[in-house]
Amino acid sequence: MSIKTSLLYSAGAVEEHYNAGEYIFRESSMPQFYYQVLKGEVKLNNYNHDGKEFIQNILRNDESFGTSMLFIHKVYPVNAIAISKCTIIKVHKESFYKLLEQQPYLYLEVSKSLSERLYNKFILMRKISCHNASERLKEVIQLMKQEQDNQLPFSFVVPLTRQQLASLTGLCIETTIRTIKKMERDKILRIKDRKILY
DNA sequence: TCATTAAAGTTAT
DNA sequence: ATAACTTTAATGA
Repeated sequence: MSIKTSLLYSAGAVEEHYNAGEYIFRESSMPQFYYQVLKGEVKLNNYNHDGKEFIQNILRNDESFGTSMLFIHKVYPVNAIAISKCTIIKVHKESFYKLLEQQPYLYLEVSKSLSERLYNKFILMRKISCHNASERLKEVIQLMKQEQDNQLPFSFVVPLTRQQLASLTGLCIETTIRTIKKMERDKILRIKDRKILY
């Protein structure tokens, strides 16, 4: 889901530019804005005590983020960090509320999008908590593929590095690499120029 | 089965 | 050039 940028601008949205690695918001801070990605990629993540990263989600082209925390008075449970050089658009919470009041159909859109995210999270959790490496990776890749129109086998070029795949599944990178290779041998996916096709 | 460590090769900035 | 990412191999829980 994405909200038309013209609507967001009319609600007082501002554009911001970030370089790779820069924080857009931090874990434990108070949500104040509705965010949407205009260009580039953003990740939502956590770091555990020994610095290992766990990626919760990766957002790109027109996807919103941080929205699920916007309607409750709680601090962010994740960081939002730019993966690449990116442009985001943000609207202050109060203006966003007003926009939803003026455009009630947007409420439905936002609800749908939140439901979708929640649904995918459940599916992912089910696999990640009780399946082997291959299953975990397959699920993450499959969920991403579902967002594209072409569902033919091997038509989806996974837009993630091995490292990101590892951080999304909670596996170490070496296991991720070995498992991806095994999955290629098992004809679950293909590898072309290091890119994963599913 | 998977994590960790180390070492070396490859790609991106 | 330097950092970030990828790969392989050995070892151990």
